[in-house]
Amino acid sequence: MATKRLTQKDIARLAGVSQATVSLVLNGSADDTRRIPEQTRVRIQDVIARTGYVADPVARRMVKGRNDILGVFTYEPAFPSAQADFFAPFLFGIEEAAHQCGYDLLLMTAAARGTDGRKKIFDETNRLRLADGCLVLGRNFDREELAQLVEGDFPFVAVGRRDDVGSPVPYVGADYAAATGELVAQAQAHGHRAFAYVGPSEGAESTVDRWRGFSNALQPSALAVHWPEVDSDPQELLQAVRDAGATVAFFTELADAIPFRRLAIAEGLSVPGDMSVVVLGSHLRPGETGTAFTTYAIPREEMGRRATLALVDRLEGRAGLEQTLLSCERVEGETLGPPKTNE
Amino acid sequence: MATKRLTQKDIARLAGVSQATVSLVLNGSADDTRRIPEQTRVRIQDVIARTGYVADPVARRMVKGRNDILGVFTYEPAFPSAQADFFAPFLFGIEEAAHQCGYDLLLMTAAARGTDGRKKIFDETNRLRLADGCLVLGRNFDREELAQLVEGDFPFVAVGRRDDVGSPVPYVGADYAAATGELVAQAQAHGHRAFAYVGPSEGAESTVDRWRGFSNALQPSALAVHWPEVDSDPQELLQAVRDAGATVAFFTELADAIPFRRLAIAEGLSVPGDMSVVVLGSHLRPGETGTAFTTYAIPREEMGRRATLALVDRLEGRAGLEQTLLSCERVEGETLGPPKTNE
DNA sequence: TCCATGCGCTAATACGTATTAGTTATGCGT
DNA sequence: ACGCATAACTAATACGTATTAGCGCATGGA
Repeated sequence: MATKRLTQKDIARLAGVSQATVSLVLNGSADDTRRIPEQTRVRIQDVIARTGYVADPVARRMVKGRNDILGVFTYEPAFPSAQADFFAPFLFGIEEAAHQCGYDLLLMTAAARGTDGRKKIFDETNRLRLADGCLVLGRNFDREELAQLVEGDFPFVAVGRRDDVGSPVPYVGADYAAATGELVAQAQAHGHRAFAYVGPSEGAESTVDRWRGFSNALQPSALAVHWPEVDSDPQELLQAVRDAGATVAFFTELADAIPFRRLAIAEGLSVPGDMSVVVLGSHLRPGETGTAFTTYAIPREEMGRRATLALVDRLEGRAGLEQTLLSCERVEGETLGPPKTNE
Repeated sequence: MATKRLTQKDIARLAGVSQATVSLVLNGSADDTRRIPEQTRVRIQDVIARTGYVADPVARRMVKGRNDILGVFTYEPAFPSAQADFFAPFLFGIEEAAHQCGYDLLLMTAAARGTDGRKKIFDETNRLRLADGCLVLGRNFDREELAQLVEGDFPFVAVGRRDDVGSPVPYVGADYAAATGELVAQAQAHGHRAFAYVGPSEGAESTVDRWRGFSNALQPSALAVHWPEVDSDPQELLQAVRDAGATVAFFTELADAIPFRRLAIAEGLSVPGDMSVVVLGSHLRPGETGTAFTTYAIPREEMGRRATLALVDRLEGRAGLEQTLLSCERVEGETLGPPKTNE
């Protein structure tokens, strides 16, 4: 029977006590509880068991100010299949850690969009504060919103490095710069002297970090060509790279590397002999592309896990603002090797 | 500066009005709002904008009784990688539909465990009612808990068919029985006359449905062997199937079919010539196993999507209890064919 | 006999918002 | 000058729980 929802008042009436007593039986301190005689306690527990009453978590949260829920905020919808391979690993890690710590997850991917069409955290329908704290996820996090978040009293941790916005932003990220630098060093060790970089050098932090790692590891003269556009015509791109005399191409996007390699081979080049291809962090499952690209693995699950733990530490007063970079494991692959010497 | 959280009272004080007025400006009906002069409204809006105030969703929910959040309850943790391929598609569908309808998702996989070690919905830390309604997910849903849920006034929809528990359970499931029946028919059309069934016939609804579809489509005499154990020794299993003279084996678990086929081939049998193998619904990505098994695809995303829409319909008073079975698309594969005639 | 003590409970309040039923001031008509 | 309508608000309350202060009663000691 879909009757009205039970409240403590109902339980109290049925047990012949006051609402306060019911509440005390449910969550009084040891002191309080001991002051309620066995008999009364049992009577109340009986009614509760019989009726299947459970306390309303909303009311509870109003009073206690917390409810063991972690919000997960993303700009881009996290799940739609196109994004799934990218986001899912973060969520796996987050869920695992949250579960471990006894928290539930509130997924907020549906916030309203502002007049500029961007999703906003601080809008009137914001449900963020239902949670005790939140994790923020997504590549293109709005700077202003982030600043507002930092400014406010709402605890959060970003998954992925974020630049300071006035104050430092707590995060657990991946060390793209170091990982990229290592790949550059490896290519240099193989004897490469002319590099191509395909992908932007500005924008999101992750983009900047890759570029920084790349250019810091390289003597400037070794950069044969920087092709900032993404998803451009492979033909045109390959032409430019060959014209520049580059023997290795670094890609920020796997989606660009795949047709590039295919076309190179179609044009009679050997990979990696004539043209090495390096991808800067992939999110496709190995084997799914048919090619084992040389790259590094972004520890997405671990990032999620660690960010969650950092947030919980903050919530439970065990730690302050944390900024951590996890290292990326190199994936050897088969697309980076010594250049053929045609001299 | 982590100051105290702003409330409407603060805004009211700053704007020189009462809390009620602030609330009216924020969400008064058109009537109410028109009665507040432009000047006052602007003054209040200014303060709100300046301070970045947002209403506390918890308090809001207390009053309004809803907050556009859908709970997703699973017994098994949904994300840990082992389960990921199974659960993720449901969540993709759910998230997509929820997003579309303007709902956020509360993932509850962390509920406490009862004394029997099982997770419970109705325990004292239950956060279910934070949401407006919920979706329940998972193979081994506790009958008693489900009954309690049906009995209560909390709206929910199950993903996957559920038996009645006193009253009917609203669900959106997949029609395993029909899909299984079709595969049996196809095998029969190929000329198979002796069938093996590897997997249980009792337990969760999905298990029962498969078995029902199987045995309904088959004349009883054609069942050469029913091997109810899962994950048993392939050697022993293959022996039993061959001894029984079966020419086709139906598996409820892909994990059983893989070593079975491998062993059969190792022993010189051709698949499907000497031994056909059919899998009853798979959750691995095609190609990942290296073999294209004949099976059917469980429309997991669609199930999630439809269940979510059904729940939202219920919440918004557009529909009542719904019980829907979606059909599963056949995956031809290469492991079912006509048996070699050795006569 | 009277006060102190402890027991077993309850009244009252806070949490932050939405909403309804007013209340005060102002203008208008007569 | 008086009532009456209307504009522009506000006071009060409800939502369901946790928590604190405290009340009435019985008992014990002086």
